[in-house]
Amino acid sequence: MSRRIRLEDVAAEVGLSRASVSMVMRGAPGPSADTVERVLAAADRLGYRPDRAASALASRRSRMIGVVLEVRSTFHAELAEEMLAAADRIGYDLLLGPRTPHRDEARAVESLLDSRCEALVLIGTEAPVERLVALDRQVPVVTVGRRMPGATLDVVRLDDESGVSGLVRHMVGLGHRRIAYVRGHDAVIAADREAGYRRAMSEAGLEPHVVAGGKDAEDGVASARSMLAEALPTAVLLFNDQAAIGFMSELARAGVDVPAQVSVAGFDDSPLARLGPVALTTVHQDVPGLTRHTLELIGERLDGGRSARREVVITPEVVVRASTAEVAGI
Amino acid sequence: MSRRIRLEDVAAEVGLSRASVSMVMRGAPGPSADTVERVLAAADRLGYRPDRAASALASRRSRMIGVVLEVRSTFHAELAEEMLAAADRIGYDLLLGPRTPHRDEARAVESLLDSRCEALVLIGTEAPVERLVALDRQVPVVTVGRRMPGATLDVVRLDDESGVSGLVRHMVGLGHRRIAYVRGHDAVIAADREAGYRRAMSEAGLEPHVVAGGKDAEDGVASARSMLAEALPTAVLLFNDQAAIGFMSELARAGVDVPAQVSVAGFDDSPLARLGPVALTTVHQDVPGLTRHTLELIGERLDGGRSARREVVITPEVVVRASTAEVAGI
DNA sequence: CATGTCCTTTAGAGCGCTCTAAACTCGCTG
DNA sequence: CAGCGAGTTTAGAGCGCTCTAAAGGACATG
Repeated sequence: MSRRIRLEDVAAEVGLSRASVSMVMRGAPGPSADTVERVLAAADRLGYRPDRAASALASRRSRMIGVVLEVRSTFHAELAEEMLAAADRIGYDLLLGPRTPHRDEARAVESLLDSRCEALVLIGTEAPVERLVALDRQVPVVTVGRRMPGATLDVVRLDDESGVSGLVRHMVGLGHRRIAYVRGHDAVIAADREAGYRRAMSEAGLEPHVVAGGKDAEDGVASARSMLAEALPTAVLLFNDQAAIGFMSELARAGVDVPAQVSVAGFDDSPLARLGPVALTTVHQDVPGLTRHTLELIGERLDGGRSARREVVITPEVVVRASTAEVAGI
Repeated sequence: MSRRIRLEDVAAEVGLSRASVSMVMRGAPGPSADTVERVLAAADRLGYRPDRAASALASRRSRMIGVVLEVRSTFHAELAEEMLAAADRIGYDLLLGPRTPHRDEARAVESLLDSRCEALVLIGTEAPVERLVALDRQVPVVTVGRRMPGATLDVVRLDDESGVSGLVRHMVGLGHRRIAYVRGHDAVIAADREAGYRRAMSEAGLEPHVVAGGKDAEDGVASARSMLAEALPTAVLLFNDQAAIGFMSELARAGVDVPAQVSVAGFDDSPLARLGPVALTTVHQDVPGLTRHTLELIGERLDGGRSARREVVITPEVVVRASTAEVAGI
């Protein structure tokens, strides 16, 4: 374990001051072409890597963006991967702040702030709006995926309502009339998706049928159990893919064929939904689009001087897979 | 955006020196009970949070452990979640270094080292052993999931060989005779798993049948295509769950029923395998066990003064789900 | 009352880097 | 040939914290 190479070591190697080497390493203007070349060569030779902590301390900038996510969610993971590349392009690094059952969102945020993140991206946040507004006063915050009613916050999200409406129209097009909606527990997203369902049902002249549910696979299983105990509709929309997958698995266990007997759809187009054996009809989340807009918003606030809050809404698309089919006996 | 609260602000608030406040915040011995109380109250009142960069710089310790993972993998994500809690228990914080198609392992490692991580956990690393040995000279490294032949490195892993042997015995117990193995591309893990297959087949007096494959779902799809073109065995083991899922989805598309016509098994017991519609028989990775041993090894090297390298091997268990059944026409 | 001991607190010198202001070099110009 | 300005380089003061050595206080002792 030899001592770590410092800026000073490189400076000594090329016979220049620390300041010059620092400028070269940062790509700051000033040093002559010859100096740049010699310094880079020496840095490379010695295996020098700038110390991020020291640099952050001295420059009062960490060039880091914190991302709070549920690392378990493949959809969040996909977003994070994409953001990693996008952040790199605008010269920032990403710091992941995982949210888990044992580490709530507040904790994740604190940890990211302790690390001096300059901006925060909250994927699928469940925190109360007031807290987010307060947080946004400390550091630019972009929330991804949830509408923030009444708050001036940067938001990038899908039009949840129109996404679910699209699914309903898809089901209606397949001849379904008895289409149920299993809602999530989230105050905002669940309400928006449900609204989309109700709107489309009413436009189709159909009677809405909404039941309580949740966002996890187990919630889907529970929904399936209670529906099996009563009457099964011919089509069921669930809050998201996770729940839909749980729902399908319980139907399978009960010997109900999807899509022959019941058509099922989710929301998110998570990688899970794309798996062959699952093949779930769902609403596609445009990951590259969400990513691009998110980092654009951050860039504008960090380097562009914007202070007014913006909301970007992406119109989603329905992805039809094998979990939906024409209603039986048409 | 008000200025961030510093140690000095807290010191001024309670009328003590920075040093005293620092000791209290770190829980270092010295300050009297009364001082501790007053300082903590003031810190809380002002909303003070220590600056990690400054602290790392001054103490020459970051108390951070870097974890390189494939964030897309639900199995890796599960491990990371578990490690987060375990690290917390021994007073460390975790820094995730995602490896993606656009950001290779070396890059992830560099970034973690730039952030002054004191130790590295490499989940499912694919780097050459020599590079890992060199890295281990800079900072304690624990590799999770892969045997490191001939290298003195800390390793925590499953006994891959016995895991696959177990699967073969399970298939044999179901009456299967024509059991194929689709191997992965990895030099070490793939070899170990294949060896387990060959050993168990030979013990059962059966003829081994190994075909090339890979670790992704697409690889599984490809394997299924080529097998469908030739003769289909009654049981197929694949390198991991991802590949097995791809394999199953292609069989489904071709109208081949799993498990009625072909039994399929994977490896990893990733959350995907547990999904109802997938219900894949596989080899269980003991996530809490892997985590516990990994952090134990790190603790020993960072705080326990151990220098000799250790290897922990966990004997895995076969998890039987709906993708395997008795061979048809027994 | 000087002295010693234990318990608390503090001064102050960094940690490795950034950044501003000032200094230096050199070729030109008047 | 003094003076100037553009192009380079550097001294040095931090950034917010830690940590060692030393100072300060309180109390008991001879």
